[in-house]
Amino acid sequence: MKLELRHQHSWEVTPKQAIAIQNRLREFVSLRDDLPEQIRCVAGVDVGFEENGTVTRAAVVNLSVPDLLPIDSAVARRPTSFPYVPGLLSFREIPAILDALENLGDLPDVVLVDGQGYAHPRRLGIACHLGVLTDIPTIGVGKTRLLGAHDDVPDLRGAWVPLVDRGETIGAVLRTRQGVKPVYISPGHRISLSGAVEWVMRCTTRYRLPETTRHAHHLASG
DNA sequence: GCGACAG
DNA sequence: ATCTTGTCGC
Repeated sequence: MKLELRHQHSWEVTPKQAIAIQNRLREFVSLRDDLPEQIRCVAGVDVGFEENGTVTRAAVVNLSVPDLLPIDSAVARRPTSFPYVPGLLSFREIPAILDALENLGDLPDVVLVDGQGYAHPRRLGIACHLGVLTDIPTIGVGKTRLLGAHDDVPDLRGAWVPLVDRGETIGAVLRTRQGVKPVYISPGHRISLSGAVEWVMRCTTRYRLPETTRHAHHLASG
């Protein structure tokens, strides 16, 4: 299916140009809850690498709501064209993710992305970037921290503490299950922090990571 | 100048 | 991310 982008920019850029693009796109991020009336499916996206890292492989999986059963999926491969640079992850992974989204039957109502959203030096982590380009509501789900400070999280499913940077709350450190390391949640686009936390909990059943992420990771890794 | 640093 | 076996614990 054809995917219409709200914004267009080159992906063949230098790190300095990438930062300029992030500073331009950050103005379009919306942190207000603005999800569809009826939410039919939630998607998970993840990226893996093949051939010594020279090939990028992105996977998207649509899960039904609220039962979380996989109803559709797509995979896309393309040559890796940008190195891993902390803070510039989207320039390495989004091109392949957009390819995968185009191979999907129906676009998801909300997407959970591997990595940070608003919890980013310029407030435009990969989840925000993908959301602004596609205008689809997105949520950032990181396994580790990129930025910000936080207190200890109570060891209880659903407990969370704010992630703070320069005096601003940029995300939440959420315990999705008791006895596991917490995950780093932050709004991507068209959703609030509390809304993001609710959706991540809604998508997490028996493991540390959301079912969306787990299915996508499975497809992105082989 | 010295660390920190999503995937 | 990826390279990789065993091992500790519920």
